[in-house]
Amino acid sequence: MQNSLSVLGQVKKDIAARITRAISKAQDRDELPKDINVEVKMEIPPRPEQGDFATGAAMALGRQAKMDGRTVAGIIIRHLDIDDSPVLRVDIAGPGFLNFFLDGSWLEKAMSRVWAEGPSYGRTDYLKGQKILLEFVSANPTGPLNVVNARAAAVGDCLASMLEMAGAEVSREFYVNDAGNQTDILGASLEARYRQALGQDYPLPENSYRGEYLKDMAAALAAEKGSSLLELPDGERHEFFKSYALGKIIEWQKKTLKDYGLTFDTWFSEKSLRDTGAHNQVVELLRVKGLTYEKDGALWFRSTQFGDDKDRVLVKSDPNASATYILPDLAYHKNKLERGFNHLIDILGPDHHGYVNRLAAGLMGLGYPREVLEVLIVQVVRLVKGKEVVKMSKRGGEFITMDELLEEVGKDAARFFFLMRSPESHLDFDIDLARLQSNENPVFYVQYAHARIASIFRQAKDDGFKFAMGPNEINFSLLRDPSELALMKIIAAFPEEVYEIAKAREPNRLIKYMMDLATAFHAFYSRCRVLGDDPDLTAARLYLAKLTQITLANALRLIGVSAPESM
RNA sequence: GCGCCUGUAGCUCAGGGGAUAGAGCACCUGCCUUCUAAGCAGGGAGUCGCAGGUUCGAUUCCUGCCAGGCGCGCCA
Repeated sequence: MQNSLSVLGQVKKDIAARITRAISKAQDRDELPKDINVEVKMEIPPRPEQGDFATGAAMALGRQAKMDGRTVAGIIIRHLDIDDSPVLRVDIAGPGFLNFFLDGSWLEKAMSRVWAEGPSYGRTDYLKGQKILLEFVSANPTGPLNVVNARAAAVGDCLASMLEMAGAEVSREFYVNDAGNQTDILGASLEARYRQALGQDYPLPENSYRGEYLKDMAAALAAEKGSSLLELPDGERHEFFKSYALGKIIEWQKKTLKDYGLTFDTWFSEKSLRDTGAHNQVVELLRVKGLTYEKDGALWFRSTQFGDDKDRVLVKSDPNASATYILPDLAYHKNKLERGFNHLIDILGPDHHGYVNRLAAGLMGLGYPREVLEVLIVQVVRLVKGKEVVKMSKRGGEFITMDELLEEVGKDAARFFFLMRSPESHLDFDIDLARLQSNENPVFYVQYAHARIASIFRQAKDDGFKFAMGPNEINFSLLRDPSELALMKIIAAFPEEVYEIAKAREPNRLIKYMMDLATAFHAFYSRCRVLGDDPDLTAARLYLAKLTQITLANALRLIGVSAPESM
């Protein structure tokens, strides 16, 4: 990549720098107070008559200087140097906005960049040097994935892709809780089901997993092995059922995620970490620092020293002196950092928000700065069919698993719907709307724009259009319809959008961007016939259609939704 | 009781110290002899939960209150 900044980013930066210089000049001449300053932020105004770019910097200065925003704006303009820039005109508008009107040169440059970069258009270097480990889903390997897992999967995968596009190095990781007493219960549950399958009257253990999937698994096992497993010694038998169930369920979860188009770089086993004694090292490190104490037969961590609301038990008072959940998890996060990642992002469910301070306290206790750990909480999902709420009871075969959701609405609609809402807001997922194969379903609006463009190119081929495309072949100035200009501006904003959205951790804004892009294309399509009598105009418009398609495809790839050639 | 999330159009939700508060769906009116009408153009629809405060300016920030959801283990 030649440039780390997008064309639009360069233009914004250039204008902002000119404004900053104008402010300094005004301060030198005592037209503005010297003790005020502002970071000039260029934005794209909501209406075209408000220019190509705008800034509220004059108003911000006015506030500090206790001056009228419009007056400050006037002073800035007087000192503004716009030589050798694409700026044609600057207006003062409203309470003191500076509205910039530019010539088309920057747009032409931005468009040729899209053409040149193709599938990697949108890539920037803004986050270069960040090595991020993004941990998400991390569902317990004790049952099928559910709809909140599906939401976290959509958010995490999209965020990871966007961070990568903005220049960060990202690893997607799934933490497998394949140790601890939940897994013992899982094994015992399977054994009970196995015995039942063999005709024994055998009770399920306490707090057992009661899902049908264990019955099926047990039946298969009974058919394959008969009663031979019962002859194993106790320890060996328990271990068998446990690891068998874990293996099957993890395999199942991987399959579900694969159907969702998501592959993790690493499935990190808690057991493997425990086997190395890593959690004992954590205890030792904390003990040496005097951050632990014994009470009621248990070992406690002084997490309150690091902002937690109470101290936490690390080692229980039970006869085995077993570890609480936090201990291996701390060892795990320490391990992440030791693998060279300089930033950790965990996407957790709403039931874990009380856990965040504890974990952060632990990492601080181990000597890491608080900022290395960032936790995003993905909120609950409520499934709705039209007006009715779908009960999420684990029993009774209700529609609850991620597999069932995918079967019902498909991967594209599922991912799109999960990303439409901000991750921290409670989501009503309307299954009826998501499965509708019609214009009522918003996912098609975006896909349709992509398919329409593909259709134009098929038609062009059929008609035997001889055209040369590419920035050097076309007459860019022919693209001057308001709908064409609006479309190009949105395309030009893509790399900045990706970076801004990734930085804000708000993948839902990418959906909005895509809707805006599709809207701009559909408007262009209606107003401007692409395949017309004028070969130059046709070539120019085909070029624009191709750039739109590239941008749409790249955005769809970021959210993991397919970009159909026809619909 | 404490903590987190949420309260914006009929519904589901964006937005965010400033320029006429947006989208999708639903509703109404136009638009297919030409590249896919899963589309376009236009219209109706909102005291931005309530009350105070900060500000030249608050729907946005602060405080209190009301309502809904979720969580508060030597579970994971």
